Amino acid sequence: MVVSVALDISNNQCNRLFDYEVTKNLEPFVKIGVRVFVPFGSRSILGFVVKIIDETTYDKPLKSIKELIDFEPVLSDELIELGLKMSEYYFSFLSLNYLMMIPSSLKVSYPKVLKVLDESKLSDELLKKINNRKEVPLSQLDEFLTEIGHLKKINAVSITNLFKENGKALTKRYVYLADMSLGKTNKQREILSYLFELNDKVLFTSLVNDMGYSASVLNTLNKNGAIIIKDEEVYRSVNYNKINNQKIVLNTYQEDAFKQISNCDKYEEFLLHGVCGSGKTEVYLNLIEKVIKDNKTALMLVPEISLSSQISSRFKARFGDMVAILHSRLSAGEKFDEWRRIKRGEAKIVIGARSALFAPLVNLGIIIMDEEQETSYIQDSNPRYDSHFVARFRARYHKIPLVFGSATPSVETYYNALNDKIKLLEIPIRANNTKQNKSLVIDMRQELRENNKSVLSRALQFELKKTLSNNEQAILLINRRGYSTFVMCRSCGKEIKCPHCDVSLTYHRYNNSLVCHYCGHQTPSPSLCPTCQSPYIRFVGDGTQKVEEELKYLYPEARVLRMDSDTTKGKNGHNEIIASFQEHEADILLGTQVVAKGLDFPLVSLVGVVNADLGLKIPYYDAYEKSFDLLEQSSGRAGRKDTTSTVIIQSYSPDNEVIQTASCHDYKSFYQSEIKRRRLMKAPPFNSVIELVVSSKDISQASNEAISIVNLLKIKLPTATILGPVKNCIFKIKDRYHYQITLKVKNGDSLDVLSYLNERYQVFKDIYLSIRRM
DNA sequence: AGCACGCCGACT
DNA sequence: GTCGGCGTGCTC
Repeated sequence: MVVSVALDISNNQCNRLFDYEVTKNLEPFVKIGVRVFVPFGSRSILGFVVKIIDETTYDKPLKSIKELIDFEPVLSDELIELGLKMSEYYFSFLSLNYLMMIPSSLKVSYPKVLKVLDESKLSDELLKKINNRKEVPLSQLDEFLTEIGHLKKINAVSITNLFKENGKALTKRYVYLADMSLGKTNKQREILSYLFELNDKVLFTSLVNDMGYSASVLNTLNKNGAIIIKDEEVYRSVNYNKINNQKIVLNTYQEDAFKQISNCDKYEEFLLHGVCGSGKTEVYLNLIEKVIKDNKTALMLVPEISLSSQISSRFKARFGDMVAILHSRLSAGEKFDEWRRIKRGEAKIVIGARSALFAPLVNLGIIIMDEEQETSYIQDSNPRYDSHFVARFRARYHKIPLVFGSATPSVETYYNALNDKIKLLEIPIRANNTKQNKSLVIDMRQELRENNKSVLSRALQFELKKTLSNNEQAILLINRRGYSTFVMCRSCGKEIKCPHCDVSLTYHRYNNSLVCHYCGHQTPSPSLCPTCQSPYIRFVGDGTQKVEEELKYLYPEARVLRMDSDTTKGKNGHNEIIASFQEHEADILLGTQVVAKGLDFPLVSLVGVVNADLGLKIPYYDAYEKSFDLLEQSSGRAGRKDTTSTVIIQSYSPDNEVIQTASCHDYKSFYQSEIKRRRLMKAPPFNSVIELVVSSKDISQASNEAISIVNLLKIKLPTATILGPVKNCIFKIKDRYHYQITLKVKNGDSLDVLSYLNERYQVFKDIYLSIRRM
């Protein structure tokens, strides 16, 4: 038996499958998706069994699997296949895809240990430190490293990689002695007497791997009743608070959406488009209930931010212990427990952020992605993926409906809905029949002309005063996507940059230092400008502080809560602030994007967007879409109850179509103007955007290589739009020079040339190519 | 990645 | 002469 294994190594050259022989005794247990421990070069590392094959194409003799870690696969065939697809589509490392899919407790580390072979060669100090231990972690022997180097050369010690599981394995298979007298052969009696002498249960793996007994002997003994083989695991149960469940009668729109989706028994995509408060969640609850009745399981994705709040409690109220909730605030142990509850089929409903997509659910009946347009559905760091892609894979695999829900769908999803790729279901009214007021747009240029130099317009000041005197709450939003705090010299106008990278250093207040975002370079914050020695350097902040000062000055009696990266430092900082605001411990909540997302504050009657334009200026194709979404979401924060509420949008370009359509909550008009821009820009949904970055320490090598790649792309992809090569926006990172090529390809075009390039550049030492699908 | 192997400068 | 620096190449 031969298996192809994905190795736990994140490296271009090892990003492929390696074949291993399976010894006879392990054969019955090796399945797709189990973790194995394999020899690789002079080391031993973790791998995932991806394929079981008849014979290898490798021309040298194969090595054998050293140890089997799982008796039950940690990854299903489905997830193994998904990993392969993701790695092909996103040009990412296969092993990282698999590691991302399992709880961190099932990952391993490789601590090095020292074993003594010839004591007489060791120094007294070292011997004392080792203190007769058989294996000593190398990490405890820092001060002896030079000596150990010598000892290793003369074979007085050996250094080996231990293989350490971070948590408990999924199951441990144990062997118990049942009846001594049933041993028939010599081998059988040998095992039985060993068990008898030990007088304890024994790990199945130790009998097979360490003592060399074949599994078939043990199986025979088990069949004859001489021993008992049992899979055991320890696990804590997670307790949930039970909340009363209120079932709400669906209105006709909700009912229609429910019927259409629940009647679907194949892979099909739906877009549930309903304004804020239109009762989409109630539709989800009913859909999931139906799926559970049909004895299937359900996966519900929500943006990370809303998990802390209401949605999860509503689901727990309705479905109780059947719900597993996965979010980033769980400890590793808690995540592992939830994961196992899902794996064993105890939890049939999974609610979670993006990473919950990989929940080990079998027999899926529906996938729901709420607030489908949220950027948190895209994982930006390696391995990069878009939840839409993964959700589509899983829904197609299980032949089930995939439901996207949103008040402001992404342009791409809405385009697909209008073109019959996704079935559009609309809920045009709010469930409680309240109506959404038009937002008030304030022209900040006019304010300045009329000599109001404050960042707060007169209208906003007036409304704030009114809100405070009514003892109600207000939210002020600062749109600062892509901004950071950096240091600028007012004399020479230069900002302080990283000596290795071409970026401004970010100011960290807590230790008064400057840090490079890209390479981690850190330096104390200077008091003189390094370029011109002027003492007039200042911190260009994000504006929250300035607004806060202004509020304090204008309304000294108001209690202001600030929510930004500085005040949400602690693990729970963010939640605490929200809870405190909900308890009306503050009158004004001031913050960035996060305050706009999906939170429910019934006492809020005023929402002010301090600078609506900033997000529009960012040079990404989706800048308008994101701004519209933000404005629409923030206005949704006002008037969650029946009180008449006000939304004020301050802008220096009040005629911009985003500001205009968002102030009327007119998604369709926004979409119509936006889709025209996208077509002109050859942006999604009309084209896919792929970025290639070529880098080298040698500036001309990087540029030459980029040019030759562009030339190749021009031949292989004649219909594509190819931009560049241009210097990357951060040209120099860690002393390497970066050139970027942007590729806009028609959906469905063959990208074989990219796979080819990806493979070809793996062999080069000093020149890297990274391919990112946007 | 990480480890072995191998080819050059600085030292007993 | 040898130690040990890091560039190079390979791992089923």
